[in-house]
Amino acid sequence: MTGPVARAAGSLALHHRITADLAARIRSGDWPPGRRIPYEHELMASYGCARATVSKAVQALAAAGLVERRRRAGTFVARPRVQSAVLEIPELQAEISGRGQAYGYELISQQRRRLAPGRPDEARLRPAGAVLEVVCRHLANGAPFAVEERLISLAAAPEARSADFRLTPPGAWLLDHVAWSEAEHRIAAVAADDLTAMRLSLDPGRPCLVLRRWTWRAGEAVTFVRQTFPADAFELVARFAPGGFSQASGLPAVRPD
Amino acid sequence: MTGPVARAAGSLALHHRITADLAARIRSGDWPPGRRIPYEHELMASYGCARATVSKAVQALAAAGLVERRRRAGTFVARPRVQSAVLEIPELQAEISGRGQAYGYELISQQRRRLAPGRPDEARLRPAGAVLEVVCRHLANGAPFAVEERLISLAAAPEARSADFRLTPPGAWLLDHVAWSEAEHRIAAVAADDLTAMRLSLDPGRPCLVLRRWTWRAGEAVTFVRQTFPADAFELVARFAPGGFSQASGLPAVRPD
DNA sequence: GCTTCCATTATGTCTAGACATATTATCCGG
DNA sequence: CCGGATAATATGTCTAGACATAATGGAAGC
Repeated sequence: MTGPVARAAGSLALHHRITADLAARIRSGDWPPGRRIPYEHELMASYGCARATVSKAVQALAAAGLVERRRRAGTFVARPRVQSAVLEIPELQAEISGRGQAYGYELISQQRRRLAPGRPDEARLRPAGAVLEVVCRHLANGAPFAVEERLISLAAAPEARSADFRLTPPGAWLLDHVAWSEAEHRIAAVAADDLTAMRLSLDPGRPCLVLRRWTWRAGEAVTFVRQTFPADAFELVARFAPGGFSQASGLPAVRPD
Repeated sequence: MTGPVARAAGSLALHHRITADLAARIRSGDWPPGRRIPYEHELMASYGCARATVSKAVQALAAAGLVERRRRAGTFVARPRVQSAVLEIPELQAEISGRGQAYGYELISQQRRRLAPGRPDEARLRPAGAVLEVVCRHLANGAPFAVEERLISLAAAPEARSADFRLTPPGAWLLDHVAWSEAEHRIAAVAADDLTAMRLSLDPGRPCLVLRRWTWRAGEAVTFVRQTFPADAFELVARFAPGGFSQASGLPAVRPD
């Protein structure tokens, strides 16, 4: 039932090679958007392999959004949509250390309370009743880098009741204590209010970047965090690089650079 | 060579069902990070299907980053890394229309020039020589929504030489005239300078969200755009939802909601 | 001309294997 | 006790099929 498996010299699996080949022709504009790419049977013939193999390769392109597949019709180069990109959300400690700066952490307050119904940000955590509110500050080389205000649902993470955030940032603690989750981030610019300005050693009204993140676990609200950065402290990066495919998966990969 | 293909009643392909099953157990915390999930042969037995099928299902989990696979060792639940998320970069016309507001567009200036070596933003477009510089403004219900300053490489997009951006926003024009591309986005907060403040009808110094995007095509610089939004005009959204898998691909999908 | 029906066809899913490859546990010798 | 050779094994890749499904284009009928 089996023929000898002829592997290309390049030590790259054939289906990865096919994916890369096709992606290159698409990215170069050789095959423009809307154009049909060869049928699986044609690719099968031209690469001399089974249909399952080219199918896997073309699936990877489809997963990356480079092509669209239509039964009976064929596979077509998709119209580019630069409308989504992979956002890199740094862990602050790593971000600061990565710049060669000294990371510092200070707890400002830690208290139990109930959700305030009036605040829309908190409303999204709704199912949660009692929360732990942690306010802290991240420093780079001793200068304020970010203020972090966090709510942790005690229903979702009861261990937080006895956690001590005087030395450990709550983000790091949560990473170790809460399993897989979904999250939504919102990124905005704001003027520093008086309290935030004081905590960041800024003049009130100065621009700040605000990152808000809601996290759920299995549909249950776990935590809400609001990080405020002085405008010149840092910026977020997002990349869109449909050309690179990670070895293992066929997922679009960020450029190694 | 083939047995009858027993499809589950749910009309969902088996491998998708397996992926969803396993993802649910991971997301629920049932299988914590670091735990080994059943071997392919075990899953094969418990779902009563071929190894290729469970393999495809587990591959999808690996592609989504929920598990890590190690030869000879098995497949393990990955430690969660909320460090990347899918950023939704709106097309401004769609964004504004989607809010039920009237979209407006105004060209401010359009001229040919060479790259200015002094500006670091422009340096990244380096291989490009002559560029077209387009400055324009997007309006929502008549109020300034964003200022857009764009450079288009005339080497990469010579058709731009004869394009007329008085009525068509350059972003839309480029979508139709340039094929697949890579892009990098940077998101920051800034204080409005005098010129930007005037164009956005703001007081100078007021906070603004700035989105800068560099676009390459097959390694060649195509365009650089800088969009400046008043802080209260809008915010960017990014989602991280490893639990949902799109039908076609096994890519993590954003929540439909 | 228009709609309905049907054959065609490209992709979607799946099987039961095979061999390749990397890694790990174990065994053995020094 | 430690380090290196070895065997075991889980995943990685691939084949040559099979049937399922959906969409399309055209033919037949109104």
